[in-house]
Amino acid sequence: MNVKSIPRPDYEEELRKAGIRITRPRRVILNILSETEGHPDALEIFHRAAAIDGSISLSTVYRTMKLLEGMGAIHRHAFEGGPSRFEQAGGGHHDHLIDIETGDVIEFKSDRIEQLQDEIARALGYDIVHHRLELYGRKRKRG
Amino acid sequence: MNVKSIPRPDYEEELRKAGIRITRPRRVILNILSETEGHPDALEIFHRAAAIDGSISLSTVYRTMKLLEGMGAIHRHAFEGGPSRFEQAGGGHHDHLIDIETGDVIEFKSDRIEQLQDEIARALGYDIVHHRLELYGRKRKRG
DNA sequence: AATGCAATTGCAAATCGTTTGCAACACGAG
DNA sequence: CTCGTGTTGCAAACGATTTGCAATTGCATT
Repeated sequence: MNVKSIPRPDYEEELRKAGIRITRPRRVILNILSETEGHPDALEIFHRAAAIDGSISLSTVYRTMKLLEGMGAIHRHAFEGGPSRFEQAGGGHHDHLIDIETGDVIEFKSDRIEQLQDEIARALGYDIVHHRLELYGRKRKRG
Repeated sequence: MNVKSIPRPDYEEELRKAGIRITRPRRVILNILSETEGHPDALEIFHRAAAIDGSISLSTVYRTMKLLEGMGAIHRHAFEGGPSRFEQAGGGHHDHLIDIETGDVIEFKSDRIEQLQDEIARALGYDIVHHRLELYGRKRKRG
């Protein structure tokens, strides 16, 4: 079910196409992102990057994330409580279920819910620009 | 449709019952909350409170909101971008549509969506503890 | 009404996640 | 290889919120 099959995105190519320089720090961060399946926060990315190149700064991680976010290459999620967490774009839209005990994030998608949201917004005289649906729960003990 | 009919809650009574002292700052804040329909943030509450009693501090506003939140008397919402906004509890559960141009918040409720959320969580092996559904949109130009 | 003390306050300083100013530096077009 | 601009690391600034502390106050008690 939750098996992702996102093709490793070629962020470098994307950046180049957008006329943005490929620097050493960016390359390191980009590689980390493309081989990461989960929803890491800036600190996690920074630590992994620092392990590869100790001179990379947290600022640069933040700046790079903001850059990629602006390009639409990644999404930023501000789940309750913690820092922003990032995920590769390109996997198609989905919502999130957060395990409040472990922080694990499970992705899911419901066309029916999306449709209902549209109907509600329409009924209220609005067009949805984007939305946020997060379920916070804990693993059920007995199935 | 969006006509609220929440009876002015008697926060003072609630606090007293919980064995919590009624102080002058708290009384002022409580009154402001009970006569406020919208979703004010701490700063707004602070300003209104300061207009009544200039010695009230922002810290006290935050402390009081946290107290009320802990008692379940109010809810805190961290909408995208801005500071936390508060609303009286007791109006029954609902979700929010945020006008991204004005910041206005419209409440709505969909049993169908709630039900679908439960089904999804269940299918993933989880029990929902709480959830967050926020629609961000702009007013439609032509109906 | 006066007493006593824990709860509460205001203030300033601390916190957390994130952004920014700046001078040094390094891409990559030429 | 040179040059100009984009990027960097650093430290300081940021906005929202919380906290330590000494001074104050509510209120149960006399």
